[in-house]
Order: sequence, then C-alpha cells, then structure tokens
Amino acid sequence: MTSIKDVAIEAGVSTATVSRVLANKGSFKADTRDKILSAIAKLNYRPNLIARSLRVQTSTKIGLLVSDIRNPFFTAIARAVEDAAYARGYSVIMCNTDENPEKEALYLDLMRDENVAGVIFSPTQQFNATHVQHPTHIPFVIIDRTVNEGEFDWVQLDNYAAAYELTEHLLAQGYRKLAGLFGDTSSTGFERKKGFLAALAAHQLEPIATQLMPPRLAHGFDATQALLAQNPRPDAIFTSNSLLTAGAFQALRTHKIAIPQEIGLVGFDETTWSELVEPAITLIAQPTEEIGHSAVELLFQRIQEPERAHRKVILQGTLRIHASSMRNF
Amino acid sequence: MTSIKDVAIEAGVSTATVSRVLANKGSFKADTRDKILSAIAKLNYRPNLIARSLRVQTSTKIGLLVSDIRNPFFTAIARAVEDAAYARGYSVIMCNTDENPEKEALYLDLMRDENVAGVIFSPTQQFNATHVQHPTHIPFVIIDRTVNEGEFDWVQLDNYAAAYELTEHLLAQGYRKLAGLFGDTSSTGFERKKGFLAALAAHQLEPIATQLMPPRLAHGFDATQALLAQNPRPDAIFTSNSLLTAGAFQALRTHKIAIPQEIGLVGFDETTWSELVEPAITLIAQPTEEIGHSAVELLFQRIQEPERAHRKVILQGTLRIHASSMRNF
DNA sequence: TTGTAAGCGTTATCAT
DNA sequence: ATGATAACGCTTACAA
Repeated sequence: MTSIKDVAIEAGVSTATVSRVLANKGSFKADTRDKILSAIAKLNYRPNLIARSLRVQTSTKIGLLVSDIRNPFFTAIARAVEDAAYARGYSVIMCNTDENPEKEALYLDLMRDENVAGVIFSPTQQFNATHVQHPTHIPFVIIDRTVNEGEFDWVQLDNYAAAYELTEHLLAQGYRKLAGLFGDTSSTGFERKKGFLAALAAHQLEPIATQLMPPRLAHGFDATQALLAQNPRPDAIFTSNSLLTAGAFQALRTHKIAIPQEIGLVGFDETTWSELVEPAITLIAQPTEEIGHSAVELLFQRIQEPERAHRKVILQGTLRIHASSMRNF
Repeated sequence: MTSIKDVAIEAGVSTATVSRVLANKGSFKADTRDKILSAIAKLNYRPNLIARSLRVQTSTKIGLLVSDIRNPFFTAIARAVEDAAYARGYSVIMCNTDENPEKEALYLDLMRDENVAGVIFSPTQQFNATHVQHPTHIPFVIIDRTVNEGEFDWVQLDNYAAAYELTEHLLAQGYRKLAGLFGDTSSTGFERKKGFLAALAAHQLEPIATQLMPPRLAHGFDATQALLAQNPRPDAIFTSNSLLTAGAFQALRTHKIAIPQEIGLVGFDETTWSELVEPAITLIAQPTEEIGHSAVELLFQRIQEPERAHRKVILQGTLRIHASSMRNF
C-alpha cells in the first residue's frame, strides 16, 4: 500500500502539502502541485479513505437500507438513489435487512461505523424500539414507511389516497364483495388498508374480509385459496404489494377463476411482468424514480443543514387500469 | 462518540486492557473483565470499526458487486450471499455497477478502500482492462461470468450445457426455425449462444437469426418485432436472459402471436411471474441459492488461505418445461 | 507557501 | 495481568 508519505517523499515535500494539493485547499505553488501530481501518478497512489474517514469523521458514502431486496419496488428505488448519489459524487452502499430487526440493527450500526454521510432507510416495524435504545445522529431519510417516534425526513407515497382510489375503481366496476390482503411488516400495509376501508365506508360497504400477512408470494397464495373457500366468496381482491398480487394471481389461476369476470384483482407497484400476464393487472404505480431522487435530495439538504426543520414529501401514485379489474368491458 | 479511552477511564484500567477483553485475547482477571464489561454497558460503548480497520487492515465485511440490480437473478444471489455471510458474522455491502465500467471501477476502489475481507463480483466485459491497470490483492470470487485474464475463484452456471439442453428441447418439440436473442454485456450471453448453436449444429441446422443486445426488456421487444417482420419468420425464440424473455413475450403478445403454436419461447431464470404468464415460460432455472453459498464458501477459503490454487465451481441449471414451448401438447 | 506535529480510535509490542 | 506507547494513513492547526 502506497501512502501519502511515499508520495511526499517522492515529491520531496511534506505530507501536509500533499494533503493540501489533494484536497485543493490552502495554498501551494503550481510547481509543487505538479511535482506532487506526477509523484501520485508514478506511484499509482490512492488516498486511504478509511484513514481519512477516521480523521474527518465523515465520508462521501450514503447508506441505503432496504427491507426486502426481492421486492421490485426497492430495486427500482435503489437504482434511482444510486443515480442521484452518483451524480453528486457519492457512493451508495446498500444493505438488505430482510424485514429482520436484528439485521436492521446490525446494519444500522454498520452504517454508523462506516461514517456514512447519511442513510436512506425503509425501517421495519420494530425500528422504533431499536432506535429509542440507540439513537443515532446520522442524517436519516425514511422512505416508504412511517415510524411513530422521533423526527425524521420522509419520502412517502400517499398510501391512503392511492388505496382509496384503487378501491373506488373496483367499486365503479361494480364489484361489491371486496377482500383485502395487506402486508403486515410495515405501516404501508396498514395505511393502504385504511384507504381501502374508507372507500368502502363511503359507499356504506364493508369488506368481505381483510387479512394481514407477511408480504410474500406464498402468503398471498394461501390467503387467496382460503378466500375462495369462504362463503360468501369475494368478487374482487385488493392486494397491497406486488408479491401478494402475484400470490393471489397464482391462486386464482390454479383454481381456474376467471379474472376479472368472477373475481377482480388489483394491487400495487409496476413490475416487469405486471402488464404481461393475462389479464394485465390494474395497479397503483409508484413514482420510484422521484422517490429515490427526493430522498437523496432531502438527505443532502439535511447533511448541509443538520438543524433544519424536518420535511415530509408525499408523492401521489398513478392508477393504471388494466384488464384484471375491467368487468364492465 | 464514546471511545475505548472513556471505557478505560470508567473501568480504571488502560485502553490496552479494554482492547484485550474486547478481543478476548491475551490474559486478564475475571474481575477486571467484569469491570470493563459493565463500563461498556454503562457507556453504551461500541468499538469504532473504522479505527479498527485502519489498524488491522481488514474487516468483517464482504462486498457484493452486481452488474444489474433489476435483474431478479442478482437479487436472488444477493439474498443467498447475505444469508451465508450473516451466518458467519460478516456483513455484506452491495453495490450496483449497472453494467457501467466507470461505476465498476469506482466501486472496486471503494471496496478496497473499505478494507473489505473479500469481494463477490459479476464483472462487466471491460473488467479485464480495468483490472490490468489496477490489480488488486483483495480476495475475489467471480460469479455468473467469465473474464479472460487473471486467475480467480469462480462460481458459474454451465451455460453452454444449459443452452444446449434448452435448444434440444425446442428441437424435440419440432421447432426448426430458431432465432436467438443474447445479452451482449457479458460472457454469459456468448456462452449461451455457443450452446444454442452447437445444439442446432448437432441436427445439421442453422439458426434463422441470432442477435446480441443489451439485456433489457426494450431491446428484447424491438428485436422480436424485427424478427416477426423477417422472412422466413422464426417458429421459436430463444432468449438468454429473463429481461429479454419479457421483451420477447411482450412483442409476441402485442402482435397476437400464439405461443407456443405459432412461435415457441424459452429463456433463463425463474422469476416471480415466469410461471404466471399465459403460457408459462419454459426456462433454465439457476440454483441461485447454491451459487451464492458457494461463492461465500470459496471466498472464505481464499481469505483463510490466500495462496491456494484457484477453483472453479460449475453448477448445472435445471430445465423447467412449461407451456410456452409445448407445441406437441 | 510549506513543514511540524497532534490527533482520529484502535491494536499489538514490549515492558513491568 | 496490566500499562505505555508506537503505529495504521490521513487532515489540520499552528509555526516558520
């Protein structure tokens, strides 16, 4: 490992001067700068970021903590965050908590230990408890989810409104016996459930069933099978997450239920295949690009001005109507 | 930030002793250990990994560098790697190069700078050049792809055999006018192309068309549209990547081509939706779990024994036959 | 304009 | 069994 010392010796100056040239701060002669630069080139020197980070107590990395890397929503976010950060000369290191509070705590500590400049984060339900025990002073932006305590910057979908609109659409199509499947690992599912119920209530209706479950395909599948056995059977299924949508879809297919005639199906998040299945799925598309960019934006603002008031950015989803809910067509 | 010094003062010992207790190496009285432990608890002390890393020149992190986080194959790998590493007490930091050699170089440097214990890595085509310029001594395991130069540990699918088998299947179904769409950003596409051609050659056949393209949905779509306009038109399309499969599928759907009767379609990688579309897609499933675990395994072996001979782990894919290629059914 | 030296939080060597 | 202390590679007062 060639260090700043080697460069200093090679260039015949002190390490302090090398450091100044590297950071382009303080003053130095053009001449010495050139000497140093060529020494650097010659030795193929790269500053040790660990050492720098130890010294200055920060870095040009941001952390991205997602709760489920298999969820296409989060990979879309990851791309957007990555792009926005890269444009500002920051690297992003990404970790997957897998909805596991232990891993979340581990990776949160890791981020702290890494001296990341800030963290973009979709917390598990248990984050509150963890956070109360180990408050951290790293700039934070929370995405996708709500946590109850503490003050943070946020970027979120208007989940209530989106779910309301999606439900309204089902009702407009004449569906009346709605069942809802919601993820239970985050506030997102709960808020979507609220919007779902509110839209029904506005029509003096009640759901046939609502269920909370881990946002995994298998759970969506099982829950849908159970719904099919139920009496009265739902005529439409509302899912709060693309993995649940897939599970429900699979169950309906398995039981040869005609979508949308016998049962309508709607969900959240565009995926590669959501328009390619037959019928294509009606869903709320999230502005993932904008969510990622806003999160990075907010994070940098907070880094620059740590004491500013906390902001909440609420973005609207877009209803994309496809055949899976078009009973009247 | 509470440091080891604070703990030492609180416990009335030296930092050296605290460090020994922390690492559980060297010797100390049970009594002093207890004093130190309670001081740690009281102060809520956590060792600074940056400082430790600076000192010992390594860490308990491994880096995972993937080339496209939107490709479900890589997220599946990420999960597997994560699990295996976590089981050994290692954290994984994941970066997305997005098939961009610049980002790749950046993140490779980052990994080095982070003192990661090792890197699991799916390199871009350009990696060779980069690597020759900046050889690195970090333990490496290459996944999914081949690079020409240098010596590494590898975990890979037997792409040639998988493609051969997949093509044989098409031929067995009576398809004769095959077209192949292959990703052009990695060796994987090339090897699959070879297997494809070899299987055809074994039947004295030639492909109707083969095309190389970026592994993105839009490219698969466009290429398939072009194939449909072509004369003679293919009666089956072979795709080397799930994003290309999706693009081809979409194009066939758009043009109302009956799969598998008019045109058969096959591809690689199971995804959430690949069995849910109509018809379900015949494909080669990769053992992602095993790939991830093997990669971690290989990496730890190399970390422990840096000079050992390089190994290559070749895993077999599994042909999953579904309706998209079942013309005879 | 440049150099000296302290310090970031650890670990490891060498005394004691 | 424990403590001083140097060292990891860098930045930054402060001095020259």
